[in-house]
Amino acid sequence: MPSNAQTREAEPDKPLRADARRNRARVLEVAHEMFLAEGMAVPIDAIAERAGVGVGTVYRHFPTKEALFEAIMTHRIQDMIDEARGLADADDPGAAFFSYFLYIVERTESSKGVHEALVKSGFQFDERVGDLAAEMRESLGVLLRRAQEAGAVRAGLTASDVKALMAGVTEMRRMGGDHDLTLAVVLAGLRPQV
Amino acid sequence: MPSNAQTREAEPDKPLRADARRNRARVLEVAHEMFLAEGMAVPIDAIAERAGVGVGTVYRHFPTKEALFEAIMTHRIQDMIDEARGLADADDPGAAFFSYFLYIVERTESSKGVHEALVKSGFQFDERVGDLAAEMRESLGVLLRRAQEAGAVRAGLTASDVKALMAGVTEMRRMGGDHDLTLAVVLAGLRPQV
DNA sequence: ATAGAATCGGAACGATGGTTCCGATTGAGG
DNA sequence: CCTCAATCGGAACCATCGTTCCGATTCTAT
Repeated sequence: MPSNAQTREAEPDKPLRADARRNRARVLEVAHEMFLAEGMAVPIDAIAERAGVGVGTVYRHFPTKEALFEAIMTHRIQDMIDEARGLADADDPGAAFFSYFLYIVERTESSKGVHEALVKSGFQFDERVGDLAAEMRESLGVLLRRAQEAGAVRAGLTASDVKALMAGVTEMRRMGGDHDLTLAVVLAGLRPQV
Repeated sequence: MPSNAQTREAEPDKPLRADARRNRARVLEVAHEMFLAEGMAVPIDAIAERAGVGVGTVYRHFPTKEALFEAIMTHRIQDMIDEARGLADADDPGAAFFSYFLYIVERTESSKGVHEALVKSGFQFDERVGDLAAEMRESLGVLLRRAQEAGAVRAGLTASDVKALMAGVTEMRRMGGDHDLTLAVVLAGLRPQV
């Protein structure tokens, strides 16, 4: 029984057939777009149709809907981690921290999918993506610590707290109100208090 | 309280039969509990079973699942409005406002149902509960305005902004981190800035 | 006690959506 | 070209749920 799952993208690279590779890319592209906009609620059939393939093709590349979602969001979150690392030794630690905070919020605000990834399964990913959670917490922690030492951010806060604050801000944006104002409230609260 | 039409006929109250009244109360009780804990995701069958009745009985009292959810949440939100009105002429406007903010957050934090009611359909209820949205915004607006005039809350914020901030804080609590700390960040940001 | 109406319970229906299966199709080596 | 295994498409399967229906049951007025 040829039941080996090509879902493992980390193991031995098997050369996919040309059409298979093309379809896989197309599915990823479409799923990325739709998941970001609508979240996990998007039916697989919709993704398949929009990608011009059958559902069977989707399932040959990803064993489950959740796996597809995860494949995309993992990549997305890796970007966020990279961004944090890029700012890790900036000249102005305070500016770097707030810049990153803004980056995350903007990256997430109009994307129901990312929000779900960060809140539901994500950010503190439990199982196979546990590494990402650790990396995220660590890289964010570096930015935070430096900013605190520079006196730009209130002491006592941990990376987990900041993570929660970020999720809270994206929720605020989803709710309404003046986005700049509500963000300003949180940013002000992040500063050291008198 | 000129709202009506939860049940089928919006006619004069016809006396329900004894068992019918008992069942209706039991359904409301159970649904309240389960909706608060799990949100709209709870299947009607689960509510019926836990209430010891058939699904038919549930549907005889509430035309739709959403109607049942709404009946409960409407009541819950009415409580919140009443609380705001009770604080409307407190001696210390600043304390009243922050007290209310805290009240809402606590009322919502461990309740996926209320959160959904406030975010998804709610807070800015569209159709038949539009009145509630207006009442909420108005009663919250009074607290806010008085607190701003007393110099306890940053100027420029509107009731909608505060509403978004409340939703954001409940989201933070759902995420993790130190609840007191993240709340403190937002409360600090709400104060007038130097 | 009895009948008629109100109410009940839960099987059945229909819609949705994830996942599997398999005959048809197609790419690539010979 | 030709062949055959990889790949494809999408019908079919299954599980979940909201909602409806109707024969059975229970209440209440007489």
